[in-house]
Amino acid sequence: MPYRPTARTEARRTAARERIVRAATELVAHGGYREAQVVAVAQRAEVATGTVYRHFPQKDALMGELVASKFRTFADNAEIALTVADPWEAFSGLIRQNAETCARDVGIQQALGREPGAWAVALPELERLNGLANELIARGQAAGVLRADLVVADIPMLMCGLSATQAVPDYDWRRHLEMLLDAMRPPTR
Amino acid sequence: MPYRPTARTEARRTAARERIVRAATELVAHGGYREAQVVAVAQRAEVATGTVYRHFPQKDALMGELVASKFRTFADNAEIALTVADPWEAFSGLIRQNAETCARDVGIQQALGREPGAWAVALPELERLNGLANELIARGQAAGVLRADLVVADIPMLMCGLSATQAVPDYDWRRHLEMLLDAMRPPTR
Amino acid sequence: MPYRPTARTEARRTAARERIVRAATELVAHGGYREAQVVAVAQRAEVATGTVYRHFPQKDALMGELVASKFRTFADNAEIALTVADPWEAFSGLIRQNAETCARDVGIQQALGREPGAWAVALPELERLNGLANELIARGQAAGVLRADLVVADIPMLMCGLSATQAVPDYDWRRHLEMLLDAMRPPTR
Amino acid sequence: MPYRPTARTEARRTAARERIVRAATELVAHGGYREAQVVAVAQRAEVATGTVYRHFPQKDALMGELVASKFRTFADNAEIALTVADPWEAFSGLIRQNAETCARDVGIQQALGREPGAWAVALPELERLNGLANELIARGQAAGVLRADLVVADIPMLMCGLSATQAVPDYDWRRHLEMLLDAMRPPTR
DNA sequence: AATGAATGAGGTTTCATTCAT
DNA sequence: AATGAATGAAACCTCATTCAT
Repeated sequence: MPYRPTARTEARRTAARERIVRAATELVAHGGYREAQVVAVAQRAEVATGTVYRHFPQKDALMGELVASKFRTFADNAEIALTVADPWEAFSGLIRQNAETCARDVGIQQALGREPGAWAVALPELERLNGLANELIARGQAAGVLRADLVVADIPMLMCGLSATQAVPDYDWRRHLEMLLDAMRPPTR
Repeated sequence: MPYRPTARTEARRTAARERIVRAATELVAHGGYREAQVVAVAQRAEVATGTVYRHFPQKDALMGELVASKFRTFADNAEIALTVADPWEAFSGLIRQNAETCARDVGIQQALGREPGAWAVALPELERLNGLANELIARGQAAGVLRADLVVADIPMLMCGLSATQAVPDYDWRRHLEMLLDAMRPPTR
Repeated sequence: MPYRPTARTEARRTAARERIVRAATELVAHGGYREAQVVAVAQRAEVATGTVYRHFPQKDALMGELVASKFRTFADNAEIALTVADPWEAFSGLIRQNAETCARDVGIQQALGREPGAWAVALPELERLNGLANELIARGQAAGVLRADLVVADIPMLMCGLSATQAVPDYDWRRHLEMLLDAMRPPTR
Repeated sequence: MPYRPTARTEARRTAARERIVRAATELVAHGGYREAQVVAVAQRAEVATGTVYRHFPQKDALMGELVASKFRTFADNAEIALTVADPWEAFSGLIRQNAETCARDVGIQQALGREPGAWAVALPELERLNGLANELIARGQAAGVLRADLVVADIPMLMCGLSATQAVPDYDWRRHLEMLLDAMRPPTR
């Protein structure tokens, strides 16, 4: 008899996918790429390994999804930021918001830097994010609150240190963030 | 008659060790921790795997040596920087010098972030480096050319983006570096 | 619809495990610990190495299982022996029965003597066996057919020679066994 | 110029050989075949690995020498025992004397059971020992103090348990030895 | 002859991926 | 579709043996 996906079946499938992504996120955040073995992800998500592979054809696709999902969040935040009138408030508010995420997640950086596949998967999300960020940067530069030579690629590179933050005890990443924001303002000398 | 290792024998052993470290450095710089498999390192160094293990009891010890060696170079540069009279020139000159190294080496960051063993091996070198950097920072702060709240731990976190630089084509890391230096100056607003 | 392992699936898994244990037993019996390399065991069991590790997390766990399984057989025999009315028949019958196993198996002794891990895994089985053997010994001593100073630890030490038996051609291990039984009787001089 | 071994050179060579054998004996006694790696033996003997190989072409030859040396000691003891008038005193005295050695040496048994090469090397010594032991057995049987069916091969098999003795804490190997001696006397039932 | 660094085959173990059920 | 045991390539590491000095 032909297979007919019911609404209930579909819902379960979606839920499984979400559990898998959440499990992978948590494992990567805790122990990096190493700890996020497919079997470990499956166990934490309470599905079988085969099910992970049904949703993501290779491990890289899953890691890419992690990155993509982060990019999606950042982009969603960026869209909200674009509704803020003050250009500096809009830009710096977004950075502050996203910094919190970075500071909590040791591993995403690794996952990114590691598997070239991850970037490929997340490319569309990255482009959307970059488009929105460019818009915010342009506004800030027009208002004279951002360096004229700031480009969108600078942002991940500046913020990449925040991810390493957890390893250093008693390190105040909020102070570090203020330094980063200062770096993005127009230089005064 | 007892055997005495000749100068030449010693030299050969040292050469082997250096070839191993160089091979590992190159592989890590190119493809990160992943690509630096012990067999690959051995092949590139033109030694047998056993020889790698004779010089470094575990892979982590080799990775640690890579980090340590980088720290040593940084610290040596710092010592020279301490002889420069102008505090800002001394500090920024050192950062510029070391930035070059970081921009060329994708993998060292990874090796650092990855295996806890690597840090342990490189601890003495790190402490020496931190001591010297603290000295330079203190001078800069006394002269009012560095932020009062700058701490030594900020530096690797700021510079960590430079290592990711190679992945983005046409990215001008020297411009990025100037931003970083601006971030370390006293804020004017 | 949730997956339920069928009886057949389970049976296959059990069969794999049993083939692995059998293969290991045969290899150890033939050539000792040395010959029982994980790859060799896997090949003889017609499974992949990974399957061996799925059932036994380390090689020692497999070796431990071999020992445990032998202890289990001995203990099962001991339980039957406890139903025999005559104390000497009960005790000596058990010894004779187990001697046969020892005489055929060169390697188990080695596996035992070698890796401390093996003992640890087999401890519960050993304790059960010792308990039953103590009971048989107590009965025999009460009936005056066993030495008053015989302890359970004497038995493996006496029988350990039986395992070496195969190496000597034309050696009659059954005669040797009779000597051992004589050693356990009360001395008459 | 042709090489001329001086008396002094010869003496040093002999001393080195003895140190190697002693080192190997100690290591095997402590941790079995596993612990007696060639490098470890060399270190303990304070010679280079190459020197070990100059005296013993393969590791097996060294292990064989260990066994041979033990056999030599046993045979020397046997020769003295042959001068004792009372057949039982002669025989049992020898066994008691050699038991002490076995009880102290966990590993020699292993070395024997393990590498077939070891037996080959020690064969001449074994034959001498067996010849002497046969003589003692024959006397004992003639005097009626030893089982008529006792053969020389029984002895190592009976005594093999003594070597395992150290592993069991609080085990009284001297009591165990008395059991063994009882096993060799003529049975009374 | 002695030295000990170098060799490399071979062992154990891991983990992404497949596939029968 | 979901399950999870099975797969096997590939990683790390060990250690008997060789050989230039």
